[in-house]
Amino acid sequence: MATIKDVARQAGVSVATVSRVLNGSHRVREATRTRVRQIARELDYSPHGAARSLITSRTHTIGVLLPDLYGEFYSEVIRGIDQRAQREGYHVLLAGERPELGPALRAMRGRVDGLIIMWPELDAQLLGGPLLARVPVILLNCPPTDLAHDTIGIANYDGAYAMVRHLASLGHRRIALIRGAAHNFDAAERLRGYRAAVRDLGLESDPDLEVPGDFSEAAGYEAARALLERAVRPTAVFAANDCMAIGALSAFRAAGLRVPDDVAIAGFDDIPMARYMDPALTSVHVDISALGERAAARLLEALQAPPGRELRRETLPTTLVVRRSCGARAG
Amino acid sequence: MATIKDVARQAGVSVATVSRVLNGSHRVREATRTRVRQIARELDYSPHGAARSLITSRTHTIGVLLPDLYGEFYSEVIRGIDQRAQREGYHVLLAGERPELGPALRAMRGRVDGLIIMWPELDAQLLGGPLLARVPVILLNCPPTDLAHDTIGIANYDGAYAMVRHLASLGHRRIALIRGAAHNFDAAERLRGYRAAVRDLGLESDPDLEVPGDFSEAAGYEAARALLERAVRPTAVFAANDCMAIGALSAFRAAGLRVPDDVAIAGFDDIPMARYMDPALTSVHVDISALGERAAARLLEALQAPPGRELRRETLPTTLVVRRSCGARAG
DNA sequence: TCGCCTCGTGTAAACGATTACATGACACTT
DNA sequence: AAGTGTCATGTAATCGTTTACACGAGGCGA
Repeated sequence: MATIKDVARQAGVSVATVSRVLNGSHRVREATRTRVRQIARELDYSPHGAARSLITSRTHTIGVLLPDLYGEFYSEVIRGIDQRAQREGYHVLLAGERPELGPALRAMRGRVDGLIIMWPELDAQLLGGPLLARVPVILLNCPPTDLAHDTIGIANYDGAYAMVRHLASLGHRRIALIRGAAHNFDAAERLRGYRAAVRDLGLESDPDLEVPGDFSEAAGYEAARALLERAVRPTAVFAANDCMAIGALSAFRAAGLRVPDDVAIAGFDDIPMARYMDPALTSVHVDISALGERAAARLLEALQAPPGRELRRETLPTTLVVRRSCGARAG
Repeated sequence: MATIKDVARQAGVSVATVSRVLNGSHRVREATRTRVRQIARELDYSPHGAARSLITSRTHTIGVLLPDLYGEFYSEVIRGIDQRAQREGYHVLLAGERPELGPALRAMRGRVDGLIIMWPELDAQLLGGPLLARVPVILLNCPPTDLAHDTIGIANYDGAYAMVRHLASLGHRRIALIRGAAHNFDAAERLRGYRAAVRDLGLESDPDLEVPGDFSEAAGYEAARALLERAVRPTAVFAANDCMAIGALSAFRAAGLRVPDDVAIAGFDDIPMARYMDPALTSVHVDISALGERAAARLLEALQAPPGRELRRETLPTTLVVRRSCGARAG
């Protein structure tokens, strides 16, 4: 592999000049410039990334830390991030499936200019230590609590509220919620939105209507079975994500109930699969790849900006997508 | 950020000793070792990746080049790769959505120890140049032609053959194929398998039964509409991937046909969505994340091994998954 | 003609690690 | 007591860049 020295030797100049030509950082005589460029091309020279980032302390890489890579949600986030990063000449270093945040962060040290972290089960103190890493960090879907980082999230509260209002508008008074994972921030917000809507609209409020879940299809199935055993069944079920809605749908169908005639179902996230379900699933649409794009954009911005920026919290809007599973005429 | 020098100074030893302690590369007195470890922990020291890889010329990173990051297929591949890479302490540098292979490869130079490339529309000559990069390369789903690289693919031919045989066993004689993208290797292989089965089983052979497609849902829809206009309609339609099968399904349903009663449908890939379709989609199952895992495993192996290894071609088996869309009793 | 500025280029010091080689202390053999 | 080997550690070169500083050449005003 050709190095800058090889180019310099061939071109009969010093390495400094080669560097200046290739970076355009300084005036160089036209003749020299073209000669260096020519040689560089001939030798198929490209600068050694590690050497460069050692001296400039810029890696041109952004790290992405996800709890998991399974499912359409994460893959869309990554797609959004990569798209934006590429446009600005940045690379994406990926870490998913890591059991712990600390080691994962440590491993990325010195390899990335900034981090996008999505760690839904986030304890604030987890970030205390790694904070020392002096790189900008963007938090995705994390509680905007005492943290000293920019955050981007989605309008969980609003989305859930809107969905409950929609179901209520269809005449439902007894609406169940299949909750998301226990310590998950998104789940908590969706729950909050559900409760607020139930209260504001004067719907039936009953602890029995809130059944636990963990965002998995199996949990949705179980939750639906639990609801079936209630003395008084809900007329509509709102699952905190689409996976659980799908699980619930299977359970209801297995029990001989018709959806939406006997029970209405709605989900959250509007994953691509939602519209292909039978019946097609009413859901709260989230533009997931936009989430990734925004995160990347903000991070890259932070990388340019002077270090002392003010904190920003951003929330991406959600939209209601009405399909057949909730029984509205529209779907 | 603490460097090795800081640790050395605090511990009252030379940087060499610190390095030796942290890498375990050499005997060090017990007392010194614990002291260094202690200081390193206190300072929250972690070695600078770029500096390290400059001298060792190992980045502990594998590059993944994909044509696209959209859809469940690619995300599963990545998941498989990352899973394996992580187990061996490697990172994954991602590049998708790149319009061209050359620049993408160039950008990764010196940043990765090896590459996993999936470039379905692969022209052999594209790899000619970048080959100069002296890193091991594993090709995913690429034609095993004159290339000087290891390849891993899936049993496209066998899978397609098996699917046609299955449809034939259900009594279908007139089976249409919605073809994959024009210059795609997988698509070509699936076509080959289809044709071979049609020939071997003495099914109706008609150029009109092979309609073009490009793996997109829209193409599936269009292809199905085209088939509907044929004088003699096929009784079964085999789409070269699930997306197109889904598109075809919509088209048939829109035309008032019942699936599988009026026409049977089958796909390829068995993406997660397939089982949730209505009717659930018969497909050829491919363990996609395993494909990624194998690729990573092979690459890591190659990184250890002496450079002069023999070439290996590997093909992952596929399995038939029978569901309702093809009308078999099983589903 | 002298001083000074500008321009193009070279020299060499970083960056933060690894590692071959050197060194000094000590123990053991003869 | 001299020679030899082992062990723990330090010294310094090295990886491939970037960049501050130095320097010589030429132009120009005084």
